[in-house]
Amino acid sequence: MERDEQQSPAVKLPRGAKRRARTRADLLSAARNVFAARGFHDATISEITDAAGVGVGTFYLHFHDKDAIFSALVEDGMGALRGRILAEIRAHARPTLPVVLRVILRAAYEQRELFRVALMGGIANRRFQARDVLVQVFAQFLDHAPDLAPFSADDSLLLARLLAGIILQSVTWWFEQDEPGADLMAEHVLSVMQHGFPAALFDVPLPPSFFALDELA
Amino acid sequence: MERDEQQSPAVKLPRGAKRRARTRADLLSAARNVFAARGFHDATISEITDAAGVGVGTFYLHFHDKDAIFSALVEDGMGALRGRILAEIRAHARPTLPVVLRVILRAAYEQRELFRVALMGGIANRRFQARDVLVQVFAQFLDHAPDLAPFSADDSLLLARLLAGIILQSVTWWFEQDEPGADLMAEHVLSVMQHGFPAALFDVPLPPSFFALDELA
Amino acid sequence: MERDEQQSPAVKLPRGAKRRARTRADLLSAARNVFAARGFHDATISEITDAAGVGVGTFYLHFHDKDAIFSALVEDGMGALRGRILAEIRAHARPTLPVVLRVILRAAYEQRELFRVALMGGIANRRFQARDVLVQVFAQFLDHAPDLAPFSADDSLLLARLLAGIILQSVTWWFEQDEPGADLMAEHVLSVMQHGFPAALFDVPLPPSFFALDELA
Amino acid sequence: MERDEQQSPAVKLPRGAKRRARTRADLLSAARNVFAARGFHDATISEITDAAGVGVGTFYLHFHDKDAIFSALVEDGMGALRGRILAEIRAHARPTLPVVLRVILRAAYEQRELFRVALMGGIANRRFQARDVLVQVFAQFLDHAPDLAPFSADDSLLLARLLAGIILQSVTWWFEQDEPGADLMAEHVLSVMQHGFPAALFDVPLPPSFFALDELA
DNA sequence: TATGAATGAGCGTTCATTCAT
DNA sequence: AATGAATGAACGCTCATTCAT
Repeated sequence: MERDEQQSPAVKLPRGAKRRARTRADLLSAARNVFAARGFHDATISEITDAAGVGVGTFYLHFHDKDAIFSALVEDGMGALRGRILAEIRAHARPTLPVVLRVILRAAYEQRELFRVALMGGIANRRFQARDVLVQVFAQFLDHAPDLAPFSADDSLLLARLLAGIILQSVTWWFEQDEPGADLMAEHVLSVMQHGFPAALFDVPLPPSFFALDELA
Repeated sequence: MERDEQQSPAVKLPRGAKRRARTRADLLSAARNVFAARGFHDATISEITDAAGVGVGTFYLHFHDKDAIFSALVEDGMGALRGRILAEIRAHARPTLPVVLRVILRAAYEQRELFRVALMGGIANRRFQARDVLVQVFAQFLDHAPDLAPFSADDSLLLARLLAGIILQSVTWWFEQDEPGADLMAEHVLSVMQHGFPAALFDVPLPPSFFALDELA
Repeated sequence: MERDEQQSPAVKLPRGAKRRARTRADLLSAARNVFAARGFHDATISEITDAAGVGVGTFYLHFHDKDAIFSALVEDGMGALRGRILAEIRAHARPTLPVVLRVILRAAYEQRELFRVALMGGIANRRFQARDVLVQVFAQFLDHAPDLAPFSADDSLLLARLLAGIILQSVTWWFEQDEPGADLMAEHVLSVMQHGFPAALFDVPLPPSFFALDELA
Repeated sequence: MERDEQQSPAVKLPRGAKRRARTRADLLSAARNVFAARGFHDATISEITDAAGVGVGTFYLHFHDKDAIFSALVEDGMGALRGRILAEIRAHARPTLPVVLRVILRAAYEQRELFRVALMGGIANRRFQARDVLVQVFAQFLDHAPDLAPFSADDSLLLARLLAGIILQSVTWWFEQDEPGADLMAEHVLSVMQHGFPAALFDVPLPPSFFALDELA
């Protein structure tokens, strides 16, 4: 993209490549909407091509199959997000977990549609991709922390998963609601991550009404 | 549907009723295995009936459609689990969150296969059922806590979701590993819920090596 | 212990097996017509199922794919033919080549439609099946002949192919014409096989008119 | 624009005509390889254009459709072969059947790839083109033979087919093996055409082992 | 009640053909 | 003339569901 643009105004090899790229982008965009709305399995190729305003056959000119566009969508999208996140993190002198978390949540908030696709996605394994990216980030912090007390180093992967579980709920929360936004959410999340949930929570007993309620159902 | 006609103390349902119940149970059991192994969408009715040792047509004598057996599976399973959990909770004089959590995790550990089905299940919405049960329990505690500081009462649903996120990760952790078991897991979970994650985590900066690594990929 | 065939006139396990067998036969019969008329590649499954008066899905209950029904058709058909031929040959005290040839040609004449399917069939390799059966029969005779002069034993496979070539033309001849029938055809074929083609054929020069004709075209 | 510049005596076709002819030749050559390797139906236009190193659209500048290039291939190829054969025949003072056969087999041996295409070709009818050319040649000889004893003139077309059947097997033999070459093959073929197959063949009975073998299968 | 053969709408996918550049 | 992105009809095939037995 940033390589030699010839002096001549004509660009490099737009032999129809521009059209092709445009169609591919249309397909990806259409696929994002369709996958988000209907999930991987219930989405059909022709829903996607209809939404993109192209013929069915065109789909296969750009993607090998349904799996491929899903992967491209998630991978491209997550790749871009990752790039953006890394760039922002690099801007900080000391990128601590709170900083990183704020950046991640801001990015995730803006791309909640992408996360919806990734997390509702079809094949089970793929659904864990988003989680695993988070896990890797947390693992970095855990591995470099001088002391994990009261946990041992062996617990770091599990801790990373629990941390990811909190973020994942923040993101899925945004599937239904826009509030609180990224920054307030980050504050909440950081609060519980650092100090735990309100202490009162652990003292009150479950009210007998809970059982009463249940009896009815 | 299964109303008790308790004329006679023990069994009273004559004819093929016992046989019918047996077939239904076979189908549910077969469905659990098949759904766990292949997911909702990729599972076929005949896989289930084959595994159950009955004819395809028999399936429709017991369940209206594929969705119905999935729901029945999750609902029956979760219902039974819920019953067991409630019973255990009731045995406690003061069922506080730590107590409840231990009970829940113990039950979930034993029924991890059921959770796998519920959480990997096909139709997106259904995947949240398991989450929502947890959310409801946490909401109970949150609603009865005298003070949520530093959060407000308005945050209680969000907090419930974040708590559920942690539990959900414990359960999915067990999809791949059996260790730590339910009790140790409960201790870990309670620790982070009450006191937060290790403080050191929030001070260390992300090492530059993180970016270096990324550049390669 | 052999399964008990009840005294009762009812046959073994006609649980719907009769219906099934009937449908399969219908499909095979329909496929024979369709393949004969349109060739393997141009035949479609729904042409076959329409002709058989069943639904498309039914096809796949009986055959794994298009290849499978073609093979079944040719193999079943050829197998039956082979059985019939062997039975007839066995009836002879001394089944010499002339005898065998007559039997083969009679069978082929009656089943010319089957040969049309086999020989026009789609995948190239399969087209040679019919030829190879003939080759094997001829190879038997060649291998047991005391003397192949003026040929050597090494030539026996080639000779078998040349013999088969003659038979194959007899059979394809019948794709367009019914005359001469099997017996007269056998006489002709045996005549050229035993004594060669009319001697005069090898003396006359090609008339100049041949070239003249060609110039026009 | 400089039209017909016939400076050089040979070339007369100006502008892109040479280029055009070259592209057409490339397509034909590519098509021969592709058709030979994959058969008519399984060959795709883009395989051909890829192999020819031109764009798909270019194909339709030169041939009306897939059938057209197949026909052109077989017709051009066979036409060229025919020309070569005729030229060689004309060189003989008395081109008798043995002479003609040798010429034909030599040509066929060299062009076995073309025959593979023609004989494995897609649409059934076209597969008989090669055969029919042979039949026409033999018909010439048969029509000019003074005496067809023990056959009648009415049998001449059938005899031509039987003769063609032998040649066809020689050619298909070469699809798998290169030996014997054209000249030795011609000798063998002429031997059986003139004198028939080894006499011993018609006396030996089919050995009982033949049946035994069959029983196993 | 249980069966499993039959169904057919609907899917993913291919590829000969067109046409704007 | 040459290109190759785009097209869409048509195919093979699957599988949830029905129904005669």
